[in-house]
Amino acid sequence: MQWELHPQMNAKLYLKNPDQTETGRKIIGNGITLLKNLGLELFTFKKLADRIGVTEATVYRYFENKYKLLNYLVCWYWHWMDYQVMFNTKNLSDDRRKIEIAIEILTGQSSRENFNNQEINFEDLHEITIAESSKVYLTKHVNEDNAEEFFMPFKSLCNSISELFVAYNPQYQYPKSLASTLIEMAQYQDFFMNHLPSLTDFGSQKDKKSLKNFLGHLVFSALEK
Amino acid sequence: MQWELHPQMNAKLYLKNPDQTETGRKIIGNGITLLKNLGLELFTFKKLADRIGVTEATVYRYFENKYKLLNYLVCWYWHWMDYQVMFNTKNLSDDRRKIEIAIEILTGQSSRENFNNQEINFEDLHEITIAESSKVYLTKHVNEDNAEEFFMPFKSLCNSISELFVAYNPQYQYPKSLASTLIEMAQYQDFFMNHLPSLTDFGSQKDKKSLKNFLGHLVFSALEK
DNA sequence: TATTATATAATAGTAATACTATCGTAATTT
DNA sequence: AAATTACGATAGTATTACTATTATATAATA
Repeated sequence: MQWELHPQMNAKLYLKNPDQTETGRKIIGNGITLLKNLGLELFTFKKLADRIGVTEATVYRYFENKYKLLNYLVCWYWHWMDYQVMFNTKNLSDDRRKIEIAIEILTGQSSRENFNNQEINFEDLHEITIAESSKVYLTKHVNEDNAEEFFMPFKSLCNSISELFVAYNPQYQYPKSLASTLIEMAQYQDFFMNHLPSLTDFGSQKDKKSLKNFLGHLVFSALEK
Repeated sequence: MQWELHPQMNAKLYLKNPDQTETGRKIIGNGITLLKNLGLELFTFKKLADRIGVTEATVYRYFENKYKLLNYLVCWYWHWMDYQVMFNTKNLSDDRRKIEIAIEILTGQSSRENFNNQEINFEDLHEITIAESSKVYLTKHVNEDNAEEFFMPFKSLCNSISELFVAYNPQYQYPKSLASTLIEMAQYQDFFMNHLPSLTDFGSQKDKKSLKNFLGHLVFSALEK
């Protein structure tokens, strides 16, 4: 059985729902490919429009600017991650195992077969999130964007994970900071491993398992102290 | 006794050494103020040039583009941090205390009186680094920039800190990853605390001491396990 | 069926951004 | 004194990031 899961996206992220037209879905699908290949700085609506055979103005009907499009995609990703963590830890009794599963999901080692979507390539979306996601909040308008609830999916994931920490050790003082640290480091250490390996201890093998082990050690030693 | 410390900057970061002319020093000093106030996205060489009363082309004589200028400033910051850690931990016998001092420096709680410079405002530079520094490596040209050694000061600091970890516990497996985690989290948790407080456990007080305590707990529990 | 409304995208712009090439002047070297 | 170099100003261009208006296709209503 294959489900098409569509997260309920914050309507303020777009001008016109890209889910509901062919052009909109092309913007999402090709936007992911292009963003992954060019990076946010070189990515433009002109290039995207040319690629899908419409004019720039058409893309602007869907999204205010490329930052909003990126934010839309990043929200999709965090929604998906949150869902994955929830789904894969449900009905488990072992609190330690739940955290291990969350770490596997965050480092991109869990299966993704039960989740599929026409236009969204998850591998590419994962790469985009690693390299670009922090740019959605490292801005001068972070407070306004936060008021619009653009960071809800990220916060929600952070909260889900912090709840796993609290279940494992209710005495631990910093569950939220540890959760945001874990999420960010799953991304950054992956980036460092691949591009600035001397900032890590697993740059030579470029092995996601070492990354998982580092994060596991970090989290459990903090929780168990 | 007041020293004017000038780090040896990577000459490939600039076209013309801004240290050696009045205009160059104005570019650095006013660049810091403007970058802090506008953020990288809204910051332009035109605005900077207008502010210091020269033309855009003059600014372009010193730096290829605004990313190189940002990189120059960020390198300055990491150089300074590295120096601070080295200076303040020298000749101490207590390995634990050394790490605590490094954490205080990274979270911006150490005194800065012994280090002064005409055009460089360290408070502003600290803020710029928190909000903008990751943008210098989260690009498509990270590998080329790395080959030019643009990230040397950051790597050097990371290495200095990892050596403190190794001295404290030679058995610990991930000293470099723990060091890069500590450096990044000193920045990110500070940003979260101030702008997305629900991602942390010290958003309500906005207290740097809680941040220091969280990082201390994280680091020592990892090292002591 | 004809008319009206609505949705959609194309055309054709503009202002700002990110540069570059060339020129003139002042200082320095030969 | 002549030549070289350094420096910044002038005046551009291509691209980016949009916006206003117009045209067309589809759907709803009379």
